[in-house]
Amino acid sequence: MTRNEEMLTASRPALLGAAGDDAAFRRMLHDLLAFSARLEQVRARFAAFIGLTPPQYTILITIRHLQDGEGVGVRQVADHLALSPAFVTQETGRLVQAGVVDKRPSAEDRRRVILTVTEHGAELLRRLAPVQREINDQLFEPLTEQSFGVLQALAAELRESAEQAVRLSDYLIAEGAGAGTGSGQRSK
Amino acid sequence: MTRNEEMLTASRPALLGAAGDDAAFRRMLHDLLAFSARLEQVRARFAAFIGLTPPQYTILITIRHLQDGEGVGVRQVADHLALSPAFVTQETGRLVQAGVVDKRPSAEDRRRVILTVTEHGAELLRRLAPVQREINDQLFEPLTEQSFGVLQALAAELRESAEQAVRLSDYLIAEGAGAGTGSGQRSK
DNA sequence: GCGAGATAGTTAAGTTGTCAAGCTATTTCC
DNA sequence: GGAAATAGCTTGACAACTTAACTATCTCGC
Repeated sequence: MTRNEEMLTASRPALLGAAGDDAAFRRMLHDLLAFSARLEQVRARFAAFIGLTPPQYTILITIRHLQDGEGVGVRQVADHLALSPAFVTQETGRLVQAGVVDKRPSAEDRRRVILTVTEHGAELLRRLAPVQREINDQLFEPLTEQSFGVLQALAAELRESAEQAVRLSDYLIAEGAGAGTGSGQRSK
Repeated sequence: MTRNEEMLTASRPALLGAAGDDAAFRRMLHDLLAFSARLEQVRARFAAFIGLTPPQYTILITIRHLQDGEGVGVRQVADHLALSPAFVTQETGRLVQAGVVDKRPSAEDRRRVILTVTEHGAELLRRLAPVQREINDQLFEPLTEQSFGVLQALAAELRESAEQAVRLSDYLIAEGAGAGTGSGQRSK
């Protein structure tokens, strides 16, 4: 196996195998990809259960997650989910229509809007809980107390490093730079 | 804190906190959600770099991942990514057009089709590697050799348990069962 | 204290991702 | 040898999501 260093998709030693290869790393990426696709499927089922579309459900639980005490704004929700503010506006509109979210202008900053989950929204999520419990148990069935601890801490860290990574990729892969079929590259 | 057991979204002890609460578990779910949204953003940048759309890129690397020795079929790719075969057919068609994937009928089973990455496709991915390396290092910056080991093994297991979980959710959330807005809603 | 930018959100119009349904060709297996 | 299962393809139709252009408010440097 003439392993070519130039082809590695990661270089940190912690991510490479004994032979300096990235096979395990790649496999992990594909596993994570498949896993998150399944998570999304499950979320779609949850959404259906309470009569929402998948993005609506995702936005609803995000609002609840971020609303601590005071409410949360459109932009914060959009950032957290990596969605455009326009889309979040549109979908929260529907959530308000459905009576599961309340939207009111902020008192201090009148450009802003405060999103909170209504009692009705909370009630729907409460009804979902029993089903969720059963499915989540299955979803994370391989986790032990130990590995849950690791994963739980890691998830928080990875969220942040991934945010950085997106910024880095925007910098490295600027509009037009690329290895496209033939044409030369230009930086912005 | 009158923690109500009925509202928990997980019940396995390994997933609950000292107080029997699911706060950490929920936080983890939101972190994973945000993380995978960022992963998707990064994939979109990778795709752009080699002149493909995000789903095309994802399908391309999945074909490469699964093609070991012999090629891989449409259905296997669809299953791995939780996409419909119809969509995979359509997008692989475009990948063939773009010259990055080869599609030929299987010799043994003439219903089937064998997908492989062409030399040109491999070359594009090779050109992407240096960028990928830098971004992946940032993406997984918090990982140590230890935690990489844990995560790597976990990802493989979670992929399977999640597959089970999707089946379970299909069973539990059958067409029409639900906590919709009051009325028992009939779907078409 | 005042105009130039930045920031929050909305609206409308468009693009892209994705699927369901219906079809053909093959294989399986009773 | 035929019914049922399986692999893939085609077409239409939506749902998900974005970009661009706009309004309203806020923040500062000067």
